[in-house]
Amino acid sequence: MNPIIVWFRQDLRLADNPAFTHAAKSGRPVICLFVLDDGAAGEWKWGGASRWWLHHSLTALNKSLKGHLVLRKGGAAQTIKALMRETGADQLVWNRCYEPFAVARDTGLKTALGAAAQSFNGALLHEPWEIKTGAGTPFRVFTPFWNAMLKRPVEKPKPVPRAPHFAIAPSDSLADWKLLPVKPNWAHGFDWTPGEKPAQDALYDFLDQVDDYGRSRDLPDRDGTSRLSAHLHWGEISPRQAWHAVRARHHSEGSETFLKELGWREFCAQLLFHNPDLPSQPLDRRFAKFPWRKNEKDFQAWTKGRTGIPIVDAGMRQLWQTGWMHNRVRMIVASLLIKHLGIHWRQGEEWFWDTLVDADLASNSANWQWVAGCGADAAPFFRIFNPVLQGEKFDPQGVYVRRFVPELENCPDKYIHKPWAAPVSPENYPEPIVDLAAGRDRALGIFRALKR
DNA sequence: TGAAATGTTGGGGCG
DNA sequence: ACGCCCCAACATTTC
Repeated sequence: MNPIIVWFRQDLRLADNPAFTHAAKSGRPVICLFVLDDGAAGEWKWGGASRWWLHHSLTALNKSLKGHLVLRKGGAAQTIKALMRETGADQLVWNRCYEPFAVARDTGLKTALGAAAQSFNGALLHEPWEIKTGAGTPFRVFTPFWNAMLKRPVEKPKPVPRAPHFAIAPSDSLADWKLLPVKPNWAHGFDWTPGEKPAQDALYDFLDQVDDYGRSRDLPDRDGTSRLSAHLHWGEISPRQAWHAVRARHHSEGSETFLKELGWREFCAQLLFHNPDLPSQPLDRRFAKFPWRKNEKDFQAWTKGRTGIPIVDAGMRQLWQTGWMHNRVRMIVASLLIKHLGIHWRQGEEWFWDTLVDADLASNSANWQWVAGCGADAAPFFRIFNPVLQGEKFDPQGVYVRRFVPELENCPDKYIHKPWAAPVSPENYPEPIVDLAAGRDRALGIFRALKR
């Protein structure tokens, strides 16, 4: 029998993997393939932190496959066709991705291969085209989307299939792909363990505290969030697995809030699917003429965590050091960049794309637009976070700030979120690069002028 | 998944 | 006892 190829992409797991299960049950020899296809994504090829994660996740997947993962680099279509000729494989399966460039590439491949190619849903609870308004159009407001989504059953996850017979094919060496940073190794502080097993562990650790999620997810010094984002992005765990694991044992306010976050993930995915230019163009076209302020110095201070505003600097340093930032703090740093500094949300979006291990095109662009006020169901532009109040509310003792901004170690609690007001100003810590009241007024002024 | 400005209410001090 | 003022506490409006 001719071999069947499983083309792994953002589904780096064996459990609840419809494409892999299909191949394993076909009785054919199976070739497990991953293609590094940087050309297809254009400006959105994997960023640095994503590459770090990918390296380790592929290592873990290869181990689960007993060393049978085949790595190839190049344009996916040509690479796959060449592998089919080389091995005599005449079937190809994959789980769908929904980024515009992925859809275009995969549609082309399916047209070329006809019945030899088959795709499955491994990444979403529901297909982006399934959930529609009464008028048959995609939702642009979350709550009605969520209500419509709840009416549909979520498929049960599939178990790991019995191990297939693997066909042999030559593979690139992962080391040659140079996905890991060297000189400097800026990822030395990453405290993540990519892979399917660690993803499962993270889910079950989180389930023990999911009932508290509603309250503790907003406190950045705690591990109150699920920390599943990167595992979900790379498909080391499926949203179906998470959904049913929660639903099986929990019916609390916290568990429902968490499920709603999975709903936001779906909402973002369908927004990108139906609006291919979401990463670059404001959904609300009135924002196309917004007079963004270009200031490289301020932007650099923001990226480096040297704005002089403690909660913002703590967040940006957490991002750089660990490849991740707490969700509450993501909203605060984004609001400061867009509103107080007046810098285009796309600059923040690109920085996050490069530095987040969970960088996901749909979630990243939809949420930057949400903060900017130009997205779907977005926070109104005049909703401006005051980083001092946010810090005092969600990090009252300054535990989070002190963890990432050691210059403030000895700053009294009273001034930890506004050290400029302290009688003794802390050493080596910058003065704020923006006056918060003036920045807010400036943003509101521009917004008012634009509305007229 | 805001913050600040403005408005309203009611208790207490005090002449 | 009464009116007046102050101001905290809460509610509403505005951005």
